[in-house]
Amino acid sequence: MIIRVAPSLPTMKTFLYRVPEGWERFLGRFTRVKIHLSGRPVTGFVLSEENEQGIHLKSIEEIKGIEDIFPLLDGPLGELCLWASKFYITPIGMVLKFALSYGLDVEPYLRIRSTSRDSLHLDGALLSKAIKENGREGILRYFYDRGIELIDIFTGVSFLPSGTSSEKRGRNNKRLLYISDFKERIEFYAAEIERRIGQNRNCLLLMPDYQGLGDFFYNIFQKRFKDRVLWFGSKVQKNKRMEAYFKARKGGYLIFGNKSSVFLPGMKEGLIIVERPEDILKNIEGFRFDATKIAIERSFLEDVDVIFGSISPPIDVFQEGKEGVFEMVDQRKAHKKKHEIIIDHIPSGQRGMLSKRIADVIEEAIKQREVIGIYTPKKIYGTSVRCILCEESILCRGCGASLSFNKEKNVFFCKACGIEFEGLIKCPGCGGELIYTPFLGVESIEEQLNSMYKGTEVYSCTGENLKKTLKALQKKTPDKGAIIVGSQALTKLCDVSLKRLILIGWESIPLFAGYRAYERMFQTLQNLIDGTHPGILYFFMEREMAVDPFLYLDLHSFYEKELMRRKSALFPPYTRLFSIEIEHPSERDGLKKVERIVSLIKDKGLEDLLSGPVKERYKGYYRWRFLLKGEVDKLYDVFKSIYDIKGVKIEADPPHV
DNA sequence: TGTTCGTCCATA
DNA sequence: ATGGACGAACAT
Repeated sequence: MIIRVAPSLPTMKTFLYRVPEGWERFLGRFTRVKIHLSGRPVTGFVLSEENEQGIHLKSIEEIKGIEDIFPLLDGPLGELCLWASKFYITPIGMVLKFALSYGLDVEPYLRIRSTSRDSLHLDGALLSKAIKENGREGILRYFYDRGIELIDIFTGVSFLPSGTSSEKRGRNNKRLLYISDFKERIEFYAAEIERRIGQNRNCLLLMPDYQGLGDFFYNIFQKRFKDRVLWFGSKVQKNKRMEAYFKARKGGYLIFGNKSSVFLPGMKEGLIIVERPEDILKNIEGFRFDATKIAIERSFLEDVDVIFGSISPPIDVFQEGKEGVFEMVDQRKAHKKKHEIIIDHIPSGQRGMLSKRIADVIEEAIKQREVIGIYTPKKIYGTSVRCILCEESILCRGCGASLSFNKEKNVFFCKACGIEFEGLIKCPGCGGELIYTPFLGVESIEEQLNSMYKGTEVYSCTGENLKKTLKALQKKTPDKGAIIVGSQALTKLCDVSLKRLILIGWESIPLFAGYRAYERMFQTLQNLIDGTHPGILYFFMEREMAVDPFLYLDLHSFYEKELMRRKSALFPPYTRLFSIEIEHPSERDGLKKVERIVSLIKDKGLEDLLSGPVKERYKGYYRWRFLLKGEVDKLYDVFKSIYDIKGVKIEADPPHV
């Protein structure tokens, strides 16, 4: 038998191998096999059986071994991986490797139960040990001849392929977008979870597992569902994770996980909850994907319901709600409560410090012993490069940090990611002269507060210290006033009540958030309000009425307007975006590569979808970046043909362009 | 003409 | 991913 195998390597190529006599029945779609490629051992996945007649290759090697008893990703989950491979232009071998990564090593957790007389000598042995002693082939033969069963050590349940190929598919599943405040969401989830657990079904709760937010949620539900709650994060100890893996197969649990757990098996008739889908981070190791997209697709391929809960959902999910892919329920209560809103600006002479008017507000709050918050999108104090005419900051396209200037080389560069921007001597927006001004960040505000208001408690809240801050806030003396200063991490506060919330420079988010800028502004504001329900909201902007905050307070009108803007400029959700990055140390050779790629795109008649390239310097390298707008079906062949070119990176749905 | 270093290429 | 082929740049 000849099989096609996808190696778990970053290549779109697949390879043919011969299967040793007698092994045929041990192999199915996506069985992991050991192969040799360029004479070196590599793990691959069986894709299909090939017709031996049509094959003229003289040098087909045999596979070197079988790595699992049966395919660990099968049925609808296998379909999901195939879909993701295409949707994200990632070789199927890489997707499968990633999707399995959490539960790769099942054999040390399985015990053999003999079910026939001639396998009695294996009874009770650990599978990994038995394989070491008897060879894998022998054990496989017992398993496929029904001489043994495999029992995991946590549940006592028989370990079998989970795929239930094509019985009930997801067309009738529930996909619900639940728009509501934090407290409502928790109650709603709890009710859904309770019902499912009662029916011995699983719930998977996906959330951004960073900055201590995961622990916060875990504690809430752990109190309620006790030993029915399992942690499946990457930080969890290996045997704890394996315990969750096997218990999930049994059913009746609430499993907490981050983005990689969307591929967890055992979710049949279960529920996937995505809390704050707008904050779910994209995975970056090897296989880049957005877990919310995978969750949605999973509900189409498998018998699984999906609930997205948020106060400010991703705009593409809102759009899907309008199209009927999602049922949309709006249960917000708190937004009907009116906040007082005060809009002001910071005079240009007072930009590097807390302006007089901001200080007035703070002093009033201190006098009243209030707990108040200050939000600023910038973490650190620094000097920004600005344009003298339009006053826009010049920021790094890659990471959004403000640019620094190297006088000797006459080049702007980003300290954070090393990109140099050539020929930038005038403002890219309006052509004005560039000047330098200090800006306010969490650090500098904290410093100034500490020196201006000695004796007042000041807490800083950034990505790095959120966990500590949350703990400190719990211990804080209740009737004493305090000031919490924070960046984006301030949106992670869930049950803090603030009398006043001061936003400094909130309107400058667009400078580094690309086409999703307004959406991010909206989501930041809404999550801040949801987490801290302030009595008075202050907007201190760098220019008078730079933005009208009232446009960002009504969910429906904001999304309608933003969708119209996206539609007319052709941006997601009305098209998909892809970036192609070409990196090369020499400019001449790099340009050759760029031309090669452009001509490949032109050959397919797709040049209309192409924009760029934009040239950048990056740590001594030259880098070119293209953007392509269009659907995968149209673009897949081109992507496949350029994927294997060295130094070329394709990114699907790049977040800030 | 030999040596070293870095880029390209194919993997069954 | 990665080892070997290949070719440019350098030294002898």
